[in-house]
Amino acid sequence: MPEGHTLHRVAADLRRRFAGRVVESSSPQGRFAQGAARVDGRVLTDAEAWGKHVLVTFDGLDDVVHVHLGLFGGWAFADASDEVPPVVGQVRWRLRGPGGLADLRGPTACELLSPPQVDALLARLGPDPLRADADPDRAWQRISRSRASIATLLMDQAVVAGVGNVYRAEVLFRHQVPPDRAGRDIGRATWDAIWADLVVLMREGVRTGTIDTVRPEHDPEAMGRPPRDDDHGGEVYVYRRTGRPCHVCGTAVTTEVVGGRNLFWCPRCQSADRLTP
DNA sequence: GGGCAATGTGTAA
DNA sequence: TACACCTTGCCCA
Repeated sequence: MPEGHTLHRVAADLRRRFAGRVVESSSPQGRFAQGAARVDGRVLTDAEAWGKHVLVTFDGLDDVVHVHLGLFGGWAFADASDEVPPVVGQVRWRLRGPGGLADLRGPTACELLSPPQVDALLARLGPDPLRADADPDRAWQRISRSRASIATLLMDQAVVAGVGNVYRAEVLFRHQVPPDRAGRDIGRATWDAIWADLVVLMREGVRTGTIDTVRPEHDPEAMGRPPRDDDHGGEVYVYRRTGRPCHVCGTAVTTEVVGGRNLFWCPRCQSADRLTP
């Protein structure tokens, strides 16, 4: 269940459990057998997230393990005191150490990268709202010149790294931006507000592990509507709420497949005449 | 037990 | 635009 906040949590968990310690590394499933063997018995030195990518480094090895979860991948952690879980299903990579255990399942990418390959990977990522060194102006340079819709641009990892389908829908709702508005028609002030909001929302996501975007004054429970009518773990305005009433105006939330992904928005709160570029 | 959707990305046409 | 890939869980019979 990966948007950027999930991967920053994963990186932090890997650091907390394994950094500075020797790890046992294996690939129960076998598809990462060679890579797992290369790092087995080494000291794990760091784990860091860049957008939706996680990079894990080891002492005495220039190559880096690169993990990308894709749509279905996931990490499962267990404490050292817990019983070692049997290898169930398809565990691509298992790490064990004094800090516990980590199982990786279903990733799109789990591979060793050379330093130039890592450079190339990072070079094609836009700024990540969760990184202190991120420069939102880099994203603005792309957005302000693009005829593509802001909904498409927010999902483009070369424009902004770490935003996924939930944050994109929610942040556009929070700023009353019609999803089909072209990037170049967004306006600097609106972009600055969207970026600042992404920083706040995604940091909160790292802290809690869920995506909660509804402001207290729109809390559906407080407004007499059933809470938590979604299954992704947090309270949201529009994501996967097709046909249900908007928490602000009551209009039915709309959905449409755009670029192969489901896009959700409120046709009233995010109608074109509500936003001046 | 089958069918399907899912917070993603890359390639080819 | 289509599809290929990775895996799980939930819904339905």
